[in-house]
Amino acid sequence: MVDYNFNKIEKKWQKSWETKKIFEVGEKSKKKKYYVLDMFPYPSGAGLHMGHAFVFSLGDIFARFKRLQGYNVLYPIGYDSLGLPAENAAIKAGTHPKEYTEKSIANFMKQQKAMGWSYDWSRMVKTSDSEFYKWDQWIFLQMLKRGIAYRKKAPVNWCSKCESVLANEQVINGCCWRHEDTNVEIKHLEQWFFKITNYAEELLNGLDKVDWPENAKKLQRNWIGKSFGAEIEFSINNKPWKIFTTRPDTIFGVTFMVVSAQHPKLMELVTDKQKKEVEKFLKKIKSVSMKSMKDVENLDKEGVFTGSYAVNPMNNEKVPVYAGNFVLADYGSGMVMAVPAHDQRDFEFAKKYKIPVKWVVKSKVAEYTVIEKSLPKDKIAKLKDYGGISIIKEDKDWGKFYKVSVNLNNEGKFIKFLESNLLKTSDEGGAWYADSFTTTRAVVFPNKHFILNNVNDIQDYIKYGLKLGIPRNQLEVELQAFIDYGILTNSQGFNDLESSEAKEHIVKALEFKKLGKKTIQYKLRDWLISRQRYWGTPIPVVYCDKCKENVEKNSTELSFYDQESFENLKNGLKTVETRALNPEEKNRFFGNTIKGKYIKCVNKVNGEILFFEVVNVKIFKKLADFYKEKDLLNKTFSKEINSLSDLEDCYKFIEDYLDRINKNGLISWEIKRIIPGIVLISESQLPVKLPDKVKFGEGNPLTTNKEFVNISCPKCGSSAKRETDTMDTFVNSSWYYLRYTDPKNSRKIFDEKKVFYWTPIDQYIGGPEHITMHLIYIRFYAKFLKDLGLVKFDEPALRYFTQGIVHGSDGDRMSKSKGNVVEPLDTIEKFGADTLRLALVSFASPDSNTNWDEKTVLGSHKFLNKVFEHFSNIKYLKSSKADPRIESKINKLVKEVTVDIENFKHNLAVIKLRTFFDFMQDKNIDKENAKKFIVLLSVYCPFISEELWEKIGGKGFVSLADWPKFDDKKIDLKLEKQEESFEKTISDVLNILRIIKEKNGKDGDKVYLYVLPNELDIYNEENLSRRINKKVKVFVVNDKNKYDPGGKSNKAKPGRPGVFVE
RNA sequence: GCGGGAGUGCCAGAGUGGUCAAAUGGGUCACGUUAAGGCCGUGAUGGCUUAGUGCCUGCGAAGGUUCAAAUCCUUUCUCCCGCACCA
Repeated sequence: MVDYNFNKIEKKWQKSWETKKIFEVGEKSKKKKYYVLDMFPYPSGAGLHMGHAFVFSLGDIFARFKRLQGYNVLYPIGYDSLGLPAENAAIKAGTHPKEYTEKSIANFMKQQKAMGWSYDWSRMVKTSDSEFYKWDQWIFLQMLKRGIAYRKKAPVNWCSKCESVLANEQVINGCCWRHEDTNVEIKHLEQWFFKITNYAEELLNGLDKVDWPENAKKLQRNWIGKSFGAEIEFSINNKPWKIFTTRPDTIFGVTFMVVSAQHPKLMELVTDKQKKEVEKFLKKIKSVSMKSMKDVENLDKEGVFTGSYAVNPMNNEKVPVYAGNFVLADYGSGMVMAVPAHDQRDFEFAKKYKIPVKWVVKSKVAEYTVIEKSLPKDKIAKLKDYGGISIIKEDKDWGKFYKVSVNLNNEGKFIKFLESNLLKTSDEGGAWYADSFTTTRAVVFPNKHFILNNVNDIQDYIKYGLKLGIPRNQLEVELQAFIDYGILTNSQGFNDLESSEAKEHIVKALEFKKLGKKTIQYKLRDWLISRQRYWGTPIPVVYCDKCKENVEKNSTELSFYDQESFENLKNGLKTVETRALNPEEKNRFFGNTIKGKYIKCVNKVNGEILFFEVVNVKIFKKLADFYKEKDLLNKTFSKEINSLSDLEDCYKFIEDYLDRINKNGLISWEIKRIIPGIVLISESQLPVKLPDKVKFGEGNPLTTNKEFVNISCPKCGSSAKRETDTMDTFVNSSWYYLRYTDPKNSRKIFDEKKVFYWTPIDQYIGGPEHITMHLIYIRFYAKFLKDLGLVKFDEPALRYFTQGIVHGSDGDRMSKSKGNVVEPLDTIEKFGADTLRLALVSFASPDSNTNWDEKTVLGSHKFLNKVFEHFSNIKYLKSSKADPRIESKINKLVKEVTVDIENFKHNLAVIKLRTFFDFMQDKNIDKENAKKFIVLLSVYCPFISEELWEKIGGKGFVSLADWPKFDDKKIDLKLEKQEESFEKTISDVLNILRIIKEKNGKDGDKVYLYVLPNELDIYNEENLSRRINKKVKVFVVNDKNKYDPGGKSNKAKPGRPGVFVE
């Protein structure tokens, strides 16, 4: 027996690949590029876990596959080495995060190499490397200049003992993770945000262009959460207040308003009389928000009357305004119109505070619950004449409870039917309960006639039901809001319209009154990137009080009454304003500001203030000069004004304006959004490095480091303080794939040519947990960088594959506390990396969750043992030409395996490889075809394949060989069929032998086969004898000299020979 | 509550209209090999039946569409995952 020394083999090839650098790639290849990317790991001290082993193996298999197919494959790796866990682990271990991280990375690399993953190691990046995060800072500055990065107040978790902000996962049961007795407070602090919502629509549309799993796309769409609705103005104390609703069709049902308790302008609504009440309420809420998340989830809808009334723009009704804890301050406008009849939350609120409920949408069907006992038996069947019927439940006293959905047209008839057929068991007569106002649901009681129209009726209903002995849980008494679409009622001129139609009409009516408009809302929020932590990318800005003073003193104030222009400025859509040099036109936007001065833009509508710095002011005598300078001459523009260039182009269409320019020339401002007092570190000063010497345990280690914090302002030179927040680590992973294309560039973020050549990612592989976070961010970054002109693609990852999770053998997530963790390294030591790789893809389809199974590992190992042994003793056929069966099989194998790998169906591909190997073992094949098998195997088990490749005399490395081609013509289905017949015959014979033995207690000795003349070549005596392990003699049926004492030759059918055993 | 996904033989897990009693691996059993065990090899593994056959039951449950359903539709139950008061 030959010893499969996987240990020696794997070390040998690992070294060989590394010294020959066979996986390093460049841009100067004639091959087509292909970019395969694994999500880079966070290097934890624990080393690789099974999930890593799995997902990276999937990536490696795909990269190897594409490489063999002849692509120039970029398959890089790096480390997402900044982050909270490293900091925490380091604190725990008493080391510096840097040291901890470096150690972890070294450990990772060793293990990754042992797994045989074919990375181009020359392109490795680490996000903790200042040469990497330098470019994070650079992008940040670009975002800041364009208004994509901004600051605003946001609630954070604050531990007073740590004097630090905590991440959500550091809050345990409402307390600090390190101070279990300290309640975490919610503080509102100034935080940095990225304006990802600017790209909401693009992010949504881009999903149509990518080849991702449908569920991943759905998840993202849901996350972005686009909804159409209306913005409606309610007048409160003669001031307009906008609200957003998706149900304008229910506007006639508004009976109160609720403003978020966190609304910044809440107090404006509170009357003096109610002030105390409201303040009391706010205090109460605050204490609740400090409890655990679970309590918040089960929070009751609570509120307090503000004392103000709002006027409904449709019917001019006055409704009270409440402050409530269930309204989100940062979604929509922080205030809702409450329609208790048609919204469950509003309904509960109304019930609690006894606010009237007004029903304005009728269901299209009425639902009745009919109790079997209440109707004569023969009438029950009749129920279905009135609509759909189904059984809800069965009760031993009351019989079945039927749900009857009655079409509204039929309702009258149905009620008559009920009335005339109810059992009359008492003087009160038969009974039925018609519906509540909401669900039009009814229960038919045996003895009483019941119609419920309001909340009070319910009490009677329950009492009666209980009196009858119906268990309380079977009394469907809880009134609920009717939230479905239906037919409008109680809605003045809009009655009898269908909800969706009514929506349109009502919005139009509001638009006509200028009190509302159709709008779009997104659930997506801006991305909070501030982390009050050490081990992250420092945010490259400085706070300078002097500069702040300077800006405020030297700025020209401009007032905006036009919301849209203001929003455009705010969103950074417009960075240049031009205007003709016309003295009549005063201060249209920027006025007579000059370079180095500042503009303070005040939104008179909502009081918001923005600051801009004038970067450049130029005067052009002719419009043509301006175009030339801006390089706009040969551009074509859309007429929609979305950007600066559109705006400039737009002026061409205004003849009058053009005329004025021709007379007077044109002035152009280049402006930059600034936040007073915030000074950018200049690009040449990057990176802002993390200081090495820091103290942990006393708040943010950066804040306590005086050398880091204190700095002279880069702009004015006076003493200033650095920003001590660091960036969320998702920032690093949002563009790392671009850096791989040019990882060592110190001049630029990356070389355009290199990026254009390699990107976008052709195949991205990662876990399902990243769909809503990382994969949104990476797409957002791509879109921003495209706007900068740094990349050319819309979507960073064309194809995405989500792998499943490898669970422990007990089906639970692998975790130390459960003791079901299997370390990849242990398995490699015991069985080799090839075995582990093979086993990982054999468990199940890679996109479903799988359970670790030691048996599968053993099975895989057995297989590789067999393969190794077989190739050690193999005798090759000279050529396959003599046997078309081999040709047929190998071509079919190549064809199917290629498709399977392309679709990540590795479990199926492996089965096919194994089946083919069984065939190979049974029947020697020629060298060329054996080579093909090795190439196919090499994507899964590269080490053993290299060894076998060398043995068989293959050229170079199997890792760089050619993926075999297949020829459809050589796949011979007839041969396959014949083989099936052969197998079936063997099975038949064995079956007969078994039965004989069971019956007679002795074995048959000799087997005679009677085959049809044209099938003789299928049945080779030698092969048959070997498989059956008995002497087999084959006769043709019409052979006159055949030995056939049983007359079995008569039984021969096509594909199924006669059999005789003696 | 909303959204997504899944339920297949002893187990894991393929299969998404006929070629399906259902791939493959594991387990179990039998036989071979062996002094024996292991390894290895061969076969069996829903029920009944039979010298290689035939029939029945069957892919969570109940209905339905179809000449034909594990596969399509409806209802329902169970489990897993994600999001959580999104107006």
